[in-house]
Amino acid sequence: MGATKTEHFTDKQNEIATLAKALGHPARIAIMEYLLKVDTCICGDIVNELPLAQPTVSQHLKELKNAGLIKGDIEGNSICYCIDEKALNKIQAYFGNIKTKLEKKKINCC
Amino acid sequence: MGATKTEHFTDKQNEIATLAKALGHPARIAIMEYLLKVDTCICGDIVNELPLAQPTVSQHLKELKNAGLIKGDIEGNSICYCIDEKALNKIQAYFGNIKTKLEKKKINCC
DNA sequence: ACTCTTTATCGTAATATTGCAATATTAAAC
DNA sequence: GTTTAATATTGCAATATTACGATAAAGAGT
Repeated sequence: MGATKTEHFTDKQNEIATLAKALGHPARIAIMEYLLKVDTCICGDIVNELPLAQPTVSQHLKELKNAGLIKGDIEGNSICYCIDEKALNKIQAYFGNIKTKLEKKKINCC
Repeated sequence: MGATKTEHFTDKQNEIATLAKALGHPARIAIMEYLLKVDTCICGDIVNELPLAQPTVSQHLKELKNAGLIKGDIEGNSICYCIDEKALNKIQAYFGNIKTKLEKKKINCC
């Protein structure tokens, strides 16, 4: 026990959960926000932006990359990270859809 | 070590991360989708809808409730759960905002 | 080749999450 | 009051996450 039983859920449910999980840490939210803030994608100073040690930041970046939320291109001896719009569009569409569904059902018992 | 360093991040970042984390499990996504699917809030059969034991489902419900994503009203000897629109609006607004920001910056280096 | 800079990986300790059996709680139904 | 049904809590084992020091890898500049 202890491991998530992903096989019992639909692919879509697992996909959204994976994306949400990747964003379920303030450091990773901060990384996303920083990537959004800087105008160019030529980054390389994400480590200095966060109150965490370099290996920790590197690990968070890896997780965001694994979830498909960011892309990283090697640019000389540094790496150019930027947000992958596709993944963000998925999340946005998912919650947008939920919101409209919620608005349609006007039953408010609680 | 091992514990998340929430104190180093902004309240907003922690808030979004908490909501995302709560949704970062397929069972909890499935619960949200089920609550969305049923027309009335009078639930009480969430356990039967999921491929998990009753204590496990109860725990997931508790986490969703702690995050503010669902509300639970005692209704006789069963409990009436439903989605808390406020929390969902927060997430939706957050990702909606990110999406529009992404669309504005047309620089695509990766 | 050597050094510097940047990023990744390894190893490991602390903590958190996941899942469930057993048990407790609570309120309706009898 | 006893039983029944629904949900919560406790306790525990398995696994995952978080964080970082130490170290490795790889390109840039000298």
